[in-house]
Amino acid sequence: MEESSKPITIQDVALRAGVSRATVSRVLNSHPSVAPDLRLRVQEAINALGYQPNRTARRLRANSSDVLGLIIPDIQNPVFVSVARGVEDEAYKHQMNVVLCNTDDNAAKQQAYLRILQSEQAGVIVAPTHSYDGEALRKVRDAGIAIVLIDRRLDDFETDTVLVDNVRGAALAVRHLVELGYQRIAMIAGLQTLSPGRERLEGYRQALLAAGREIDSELIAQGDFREQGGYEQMRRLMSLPNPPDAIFSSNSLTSLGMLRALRDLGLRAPQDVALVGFDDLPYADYMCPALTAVAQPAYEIGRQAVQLLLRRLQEPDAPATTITLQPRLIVRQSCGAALRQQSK
Amino acid sequence: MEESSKPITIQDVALRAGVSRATVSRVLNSHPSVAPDLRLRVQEAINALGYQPNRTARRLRANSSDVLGLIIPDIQNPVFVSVARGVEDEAYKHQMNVVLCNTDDNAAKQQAYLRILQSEQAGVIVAPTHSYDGEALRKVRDAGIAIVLIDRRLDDFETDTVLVDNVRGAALAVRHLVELGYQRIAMIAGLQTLSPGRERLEGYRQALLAAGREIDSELIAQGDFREQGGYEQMRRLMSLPNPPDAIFSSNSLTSLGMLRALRDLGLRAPQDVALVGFDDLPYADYMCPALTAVAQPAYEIGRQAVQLLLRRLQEPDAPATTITLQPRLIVRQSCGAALRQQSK
DNA sequence: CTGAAAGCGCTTACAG
DNA sequence: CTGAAAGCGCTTACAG
Repeated sequence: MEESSKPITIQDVALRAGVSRATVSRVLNSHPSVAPDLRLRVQEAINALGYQPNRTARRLRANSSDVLGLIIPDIQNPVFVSVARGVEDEAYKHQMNVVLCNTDDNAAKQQAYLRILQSEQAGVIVAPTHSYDGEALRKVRDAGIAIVLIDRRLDDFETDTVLVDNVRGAALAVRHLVELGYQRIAMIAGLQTLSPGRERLEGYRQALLAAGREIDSELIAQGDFREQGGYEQMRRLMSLPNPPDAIFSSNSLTSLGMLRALRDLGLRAPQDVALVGFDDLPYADYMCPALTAVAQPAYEIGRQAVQLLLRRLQEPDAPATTITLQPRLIVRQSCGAALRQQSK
Repeated sequence: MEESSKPITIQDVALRAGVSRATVSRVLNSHPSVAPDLRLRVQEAINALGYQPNRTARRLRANSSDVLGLIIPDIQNPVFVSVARGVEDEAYKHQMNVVLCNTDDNAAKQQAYLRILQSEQAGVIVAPTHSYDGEALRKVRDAGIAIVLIDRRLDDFETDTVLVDNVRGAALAVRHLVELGYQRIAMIAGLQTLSPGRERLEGYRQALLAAGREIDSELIAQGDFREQGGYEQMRRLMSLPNPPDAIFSSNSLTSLGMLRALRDLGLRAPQDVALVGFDDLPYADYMCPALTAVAQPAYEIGRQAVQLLLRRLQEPDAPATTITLQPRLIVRQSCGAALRQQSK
């Protein structure tokens, strides 16, 4: 029975239903002004033939982008996994397709993806690689592409943005450590070229100052948001003449490095040093030590970003909106809350 | 200086370079027969205007799909994260875009995504939701869409496939437990509607029989590849009059449920019961207990799947190829290898 | 080596 | 309410 490998087109449907292609198109797009009987005939023809409108043609003609690009550093980073899931679920609801792009925080790769997405006419959700990516993104937007920023601020580019309150999140963590009575609270900071790196450090400072503590620059280690950086800085901190009694790490990869160093040094948390991380790890409950962490609402970031993008596609000239979501502290063992509680 | 919001088209380039659109197109596609001087003029015009060819138009006309759909159960499952990364990296090399789709193992959702991808003319890489999804997929292929299966076999649909040797992987794990001297080795099996579920169970059987053991059906618990199933079956197994001294779990989610049950029961691994899981967890080294696991080469599965897809697009009528990759056992603490070693 | 022209599969003013 | 026709931005035989 089968023979043709040619896909079925709107023309085939029109022929079978005995109407024009225009009418089929109107039925497809549920245009109100189609006579009920014609509508029925067309529907039947569509079903009988198993017709699927060609999206490429539709996009070209209607100039409507139902494609959405998600540019993130790395899908292997748990935060971005959740963001991606949120984006995908929300996009699916609105019948949009998500194109996934990993930059590895490499500006050239980001540029390449932006080019592709631009020529795809796709809306773009991006966690930019550097604070000074604004210029590249502006060019893309000037070409008529809607852009939503997530996770990171840009120096000189204003657009719809979904952020997390990093200052508050970091302060939450550090205040918790202060309240537990730790005296020498260190931080392994993240890249200062990215706003989360700067803001989390700022939160650390604010929380200490608010508690009447002084900032000891010796206790601020400069990490790089990667595991190796976390590992090295943890070792450095613990080999100080007067090492910290608590450490706040700036993201999940840094936390992993920190945990590896902990093990290599033969130390235990919270007994030898208390640990709190920014970013929750998916299996934190099963880790030793179970890591106390500041959790971002990552799935929600993804959802909100899609919603902003959709609004922007509707109203290209609306003023730029920034949504700031609140992180929360999840207390587990590594901070020593349980231990301290007992000894009171 | 800026004013137009109209995107730049091939026509604009042709005008500026003083050639026809055909010539611009030829330069774009590095067609050999273009005079060097024209080629240069066109290149200059392209650069000067910052022209990006419209991919939608190109796709429509050339009928070439540079879009690739990846249909997986859940991007939050670590195995599929790695698969996705492999797919994305390999696709990027070949300048293809990856559209990501999560089905949550829901056949209706899979169907919806297949429809979209079909109307997108995209090649598809899919981990199907059920063994009997063959019919739905056949229809898609008959519409001219290239399909590569990953992770799971289909009952009645032959196509390019990338699999892992589940039988061997499971046998590897169970043989390891046998060699460590465990006597009552249980398994929390996975969904028997999916080939990995059946094959991993088969590997368990084979390894036991090869060791001269009998199969005790009491020790085969029926899980569902989800955390809750792992949790419940673990509790059930441990409450047997004569509980197992070792348990093999059928995937990463099952392992997590198992670990949660372990904790709730106040037991320790490997002291109270030894554990080995199929699927490696990303932070297994930091977990308590550190889980011994059979690791799939997930990133490689993704890469190979893309390569099969590309070959298929080149030669639509080539015979179907199945690639089987080997998993490997990563020994950590939960199996008790270190403990047993010492006591010898 | 190059251009004029047709056409990929749709949508949408424009008439009627 | 419906159809004929133009056109979205490209590519590719077909002539020359």
